[in-house]
Amino acid sequence: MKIIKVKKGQILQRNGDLNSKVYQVESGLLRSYSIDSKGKEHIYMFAPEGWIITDNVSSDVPADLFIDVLEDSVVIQRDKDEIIVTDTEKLIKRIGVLQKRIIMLMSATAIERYEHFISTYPDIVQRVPQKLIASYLGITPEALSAAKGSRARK
Amino acid sequence: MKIIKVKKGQILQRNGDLNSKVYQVESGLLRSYSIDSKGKEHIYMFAPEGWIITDNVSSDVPADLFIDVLEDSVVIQRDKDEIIVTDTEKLIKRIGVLQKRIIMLMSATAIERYEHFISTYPDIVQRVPQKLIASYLGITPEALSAAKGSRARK
DNA sequence: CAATTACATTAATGTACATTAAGAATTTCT
DNA sequence: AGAAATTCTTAATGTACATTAATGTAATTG
Repeated sequence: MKIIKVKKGQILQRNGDLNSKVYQVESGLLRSYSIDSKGKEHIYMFAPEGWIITDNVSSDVPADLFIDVLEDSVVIQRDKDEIIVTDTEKLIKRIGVLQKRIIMLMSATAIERYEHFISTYPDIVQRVPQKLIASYLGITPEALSAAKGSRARK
Repeated sequence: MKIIKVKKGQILQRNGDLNSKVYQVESGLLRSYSIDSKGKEHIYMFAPEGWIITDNVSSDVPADLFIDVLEDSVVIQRDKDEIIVTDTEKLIKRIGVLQKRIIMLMSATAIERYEHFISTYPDIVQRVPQKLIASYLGITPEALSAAKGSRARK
């Protein structure tokens, strides 16, 4: 267990690393994302204060995700094996969030995804550039800009 | 706790129901799915023997998902509150699976998703019609048929 | 086992979003 | 504050997949 201060832009974990760490955000903002075969980034999650972020593949397998720092942050870094999860309640909640996200990705349009996002994470919207939100929603920044435009126009 | 025999086509849970149940599949095959605003089905998961299937929204909220029966099955039905999850390991694994699925939905083409599916769930492919696999992958049956065609042709 | 119903394939047309590119606005840095 | 870099917007063009529809094939059921 180690408390570390990290700076915006710093990369805590790279795709392919042995991923043995779990990060608990005390203050600031982290994100995890993947990079696909065409070099495009896809944000998997944002982690503001109070959140836990890690790569949920088993710890003996190379990481799928990158984890980096969006705002100067203080995080508690722990080894996966030194963690005993007591709060299964929280895990089940997270599964619920992922379930919603999957349904969303399969059925919702660009605008619908955006509206759902701002109502679910209003604070994040203020804190990160729009193109990162687009990346989380699974659309391009241009498409998001256009969607917002057509929404305002009515 | 109740052991029940269910027949193909039977619906165990509907969208909007108070969803207080968890189903453990002893034999057979269940699935969960949502229906979007345009009436389209989107399969969230398949649950063959040994799997647990439920709607992961909190039990005091109406269900997002339908759960129904794809093959005559024997399932153990439990109330959510009578369950104490001991195997957090399993929950974390499931989060890992959902993570992969989300990345997949955001970055992979129709064929890539299909290939990933058949290598991950080779048995399911044999047991359900292709249109259900398409629904799980987030594409139409027509698109899947076309993707398979162009793949074979090289 | 004939009749019905469900499923798969193919092809034509449509559409939401991607891509590319360029200029405007905002933020960051020295 | 001013320069540089990043981000946002707009518009033209492209593309993967959706939709619709028709035909063929396999699976169910009476």
